[in-house]
Amino acid sequence: MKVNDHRIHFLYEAWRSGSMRAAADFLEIAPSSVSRQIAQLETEIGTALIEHGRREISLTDAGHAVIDYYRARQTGLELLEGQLLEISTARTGHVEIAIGEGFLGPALYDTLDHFMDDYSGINLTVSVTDTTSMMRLLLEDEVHFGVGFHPVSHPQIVSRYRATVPLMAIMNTENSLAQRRSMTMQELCAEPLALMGSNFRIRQMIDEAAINNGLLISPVVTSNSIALLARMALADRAITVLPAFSVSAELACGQLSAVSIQAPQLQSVYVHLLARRNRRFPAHLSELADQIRKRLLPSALSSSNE
Amino acid sequence: MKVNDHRIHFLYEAWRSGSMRAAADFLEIAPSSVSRQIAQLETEIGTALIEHGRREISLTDAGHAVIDYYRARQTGLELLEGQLLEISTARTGHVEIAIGEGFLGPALYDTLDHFMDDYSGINLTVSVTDTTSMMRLLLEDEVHFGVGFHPVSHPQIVSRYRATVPLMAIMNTENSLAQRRSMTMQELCAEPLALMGSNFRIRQMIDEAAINNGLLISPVVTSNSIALLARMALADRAITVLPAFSVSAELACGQLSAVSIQAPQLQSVYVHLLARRNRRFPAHLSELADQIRKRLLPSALSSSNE
DNA sequence: AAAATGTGTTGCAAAAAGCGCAACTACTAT
DNA sequence: ATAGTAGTTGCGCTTTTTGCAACACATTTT
Repeated sequence: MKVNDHRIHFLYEAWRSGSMRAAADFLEIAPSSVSRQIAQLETEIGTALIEHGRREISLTDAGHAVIDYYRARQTGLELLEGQLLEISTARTGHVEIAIGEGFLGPALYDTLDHFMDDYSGINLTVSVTDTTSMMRLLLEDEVHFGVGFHPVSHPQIVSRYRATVPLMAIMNTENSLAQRRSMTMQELCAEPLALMGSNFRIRQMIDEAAINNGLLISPVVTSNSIALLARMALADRAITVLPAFSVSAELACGQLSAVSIQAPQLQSVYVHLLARRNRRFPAHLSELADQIRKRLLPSALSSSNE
Repeated sequence: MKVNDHRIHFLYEAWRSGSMRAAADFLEIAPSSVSRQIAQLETEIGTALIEHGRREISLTDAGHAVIDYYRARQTGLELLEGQLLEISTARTGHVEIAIGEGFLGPALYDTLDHFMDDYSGINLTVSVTDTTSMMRLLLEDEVHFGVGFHPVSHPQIVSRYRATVPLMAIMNTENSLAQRRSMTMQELCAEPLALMGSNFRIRQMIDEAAINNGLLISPVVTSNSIALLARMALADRAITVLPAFSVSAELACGQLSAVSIQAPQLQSVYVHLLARRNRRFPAHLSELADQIRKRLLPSALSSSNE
């Protein structure tokens, strides 16, 4: 059954005003239009909606049912308008981002806190993932952007910002190497190591640096949890390799120390804000991306591609 | 804010089908139309509804809100269709009638019972009124029709059917006059009378008949309740004047007797099914009117006017 | 009872909205 | 890179809607 909303609107106004002419006046339209639209609606529905052959409008039972529907629809519409207003002022919406686990920490928490305060009502989803999962999430449009170490290049994924984040050897302050300003890959490999699994880009880069020096990495502990790796370093059972900010809290209070590693691959590690190609961010999204850039990637550069 | 339903429909189908072309195919329409309608909707609303610049359709938050609205509207529409179907098959609706009190009785009850069985779901309102109230109800379209003794003529009220219903002197079977075949107005006026109030047409006709005979009516009991009048007759405290069917039950079981009155005005009393001029009854209404005609007005004639 | 007033309705031409076709740009995949 | 398929846009055509005016009718007033 075809029910044209436009026609129901005329019927409603005619009923509300009491006569077609009054409705026509109110709608700034010719009375004939009102009459015809109502008549048309009646033939489409197949039932009389108003009591014809009278001076003024009075509805049949079917007519009452129709305007009841119309009024329900109207309230639904007002609801929609409210939602659209909220969305347009960015007071609601979805933001879904993926973050490499190395970025969990006070800086991220602060950033998210500020964002959620500014855009209360925004539904925020943060997936903490490894590199391969982030690729999948980005490619399948399940997240708006991701923050991670640059993965293998893919034509559909581009970097919006990047920042140098050297990987450091993280160890207990009591460790014999803790006071050194830097150390070599050989020295590193001689120590017991706690590293991430091979599907993390951090680990892949460490492996690469080791191979370039003809060395072999054989960590005593492998984990996908930064917290666990830090715990190993804290207990001085192993040295781990991470960006400094991943353990900034422990570094600040002097429990852990970070020592630079003499390997070009580990010095020129970039962190990227990654997104799918040709995606344009709505206002609140670019706002969040910007805040993340400022607080998590303080040395960030705009990188238009790759 | 203007939200054209037609456009939302296209948006919905595009979303459901996954692409505009698929939607266009489904709707048997050109893809360009879909694109344009969605674009138009976006400019009217003032927000992007789909993520443009992609191969396939994916909705923005605003788009999701819109199709949520559309789906709610759709269920409302299905509800409406159900209601209209019920109404068209006359399984629901309103019937409002006015009835002179003289008609309350088994015949009316039976008629209404049958009608309500045949049209279960119909909302039936029966107003029991005096003549002047019935006039008002009819004139203000508050009832569909009325059954009563013909009131003072009014240009806006016409009679659909009429039937002769002579007014009889109703008295206890034990009354000395009860075995008479008829009686005169003089004899009637000599008895203690229990009659309706002056705003009932029955009473007006009795008064008229008395005046024509140079008599004066002074009832010992006046009431607007037929039941009370019958009670007076039953107790043999008075004689009352009513149509026979008003007390058919008591007549049938021999408690009361009805005696004809020799007065032309009271012999040619008509009962009418009254309605406002130029009102056409829907199916269930004329059905009820017809049933009332057959059962309450067995000697009915079609009376096209007045 | 008849005229007057305001109602809904209908015919026809003008205006507006929607549509299809075809060419175009752009995203995605091989 | 290249082909294929998606959305978009310009233009002419069709369908729908509108306005004006005249009409038919209900209701009120005289």
